[in-house]
Amino acid sequence: MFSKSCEYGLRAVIFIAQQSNIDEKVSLTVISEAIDSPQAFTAKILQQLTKNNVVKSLKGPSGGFYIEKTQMKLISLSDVVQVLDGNNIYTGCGLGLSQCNEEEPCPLHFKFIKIREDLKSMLQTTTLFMLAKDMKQTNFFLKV
Amino acid sequence: MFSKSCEYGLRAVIFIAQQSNIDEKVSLTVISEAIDSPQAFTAKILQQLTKNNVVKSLKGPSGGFYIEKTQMKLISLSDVVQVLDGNNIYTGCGLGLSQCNEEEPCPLHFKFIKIREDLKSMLQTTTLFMLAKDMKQTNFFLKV
DNA sequence: TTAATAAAGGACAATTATATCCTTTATTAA
DNA sequence: TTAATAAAGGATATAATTGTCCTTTATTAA
Repeated sequence: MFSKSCEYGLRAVIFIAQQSNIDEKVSLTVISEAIDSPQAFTAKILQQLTKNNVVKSLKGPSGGFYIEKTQMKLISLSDVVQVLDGNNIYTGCGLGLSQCNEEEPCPLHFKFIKIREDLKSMLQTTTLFMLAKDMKQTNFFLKV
Repeated sequence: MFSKSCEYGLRAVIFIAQQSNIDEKVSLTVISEAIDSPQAFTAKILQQLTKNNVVKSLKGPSGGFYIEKTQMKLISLSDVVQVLDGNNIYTGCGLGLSQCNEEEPCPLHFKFIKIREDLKSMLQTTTLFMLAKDMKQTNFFLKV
């Protein structure tokens, strides 16, 4: 479904949101430990997310990654996925055709529409704030 | 969503089904032209599908690939996907956790369930025969 | 029985995704 | 102002996926 980068990125962002929700910045070391991801690789992913304003970062001692509480309600899973995997998950053809639409559909085009719409809707409506709240109430896992 | 192998495989199988439905065997050359896929790579994919009895093949002149009409009603898209991409699409965690279930769920586990189920259902209920019929009635594309 | 045809299969090449290492830059606090 | 800290960034390595080439095997039809 998602690339490894996107999987790590989503896990990282959810963890950062959870921590930011209790006013804690987190370092790369802490993040990659919490989500069990390769540290240097996770650094690259976080750089992308920082450049695209999904997360904020501060260098130096007491630095780290965080998400502003006001932003948290505005950033959705979809934003994270867009940055790391582009919009292929929304627009890409299930059979890999470079163009596939109502006018020139592949044989599965119409069968995929509902599934795509549901996925899109879920990603777009789920904000980081909602997930941070969920993490408080329920024991969800970001690593095994 | 699917690997390139799986995309080519699905397109190939739909084309073979369409042709078998009018009692035509098709060669690798014809298939890869019809679905615009790299020929040698498509050969490998078809070998896998043949080994797993999704399609049948015959060597020599007047040989080629085909699907028996009786089988066509029994083989679903899900069978093709299972052979080429395994069952990761059904069981894999959206965030990439090696184990993720009702007891130890990732934060998105329950949000993905409906989407997964819908996809699974679509793939399992869509048979090659249905697609061959669809191809007769509607101008669907297997290449751009 | 032979020449032609077409799939099967092995070996290898190219590309992309994943992952690591090391240096540089910015920030903090002593 | 300096030493320590932590992210940013460049270069490179590894692994997986995608793709090609060439030989072998099976089958057909002349």
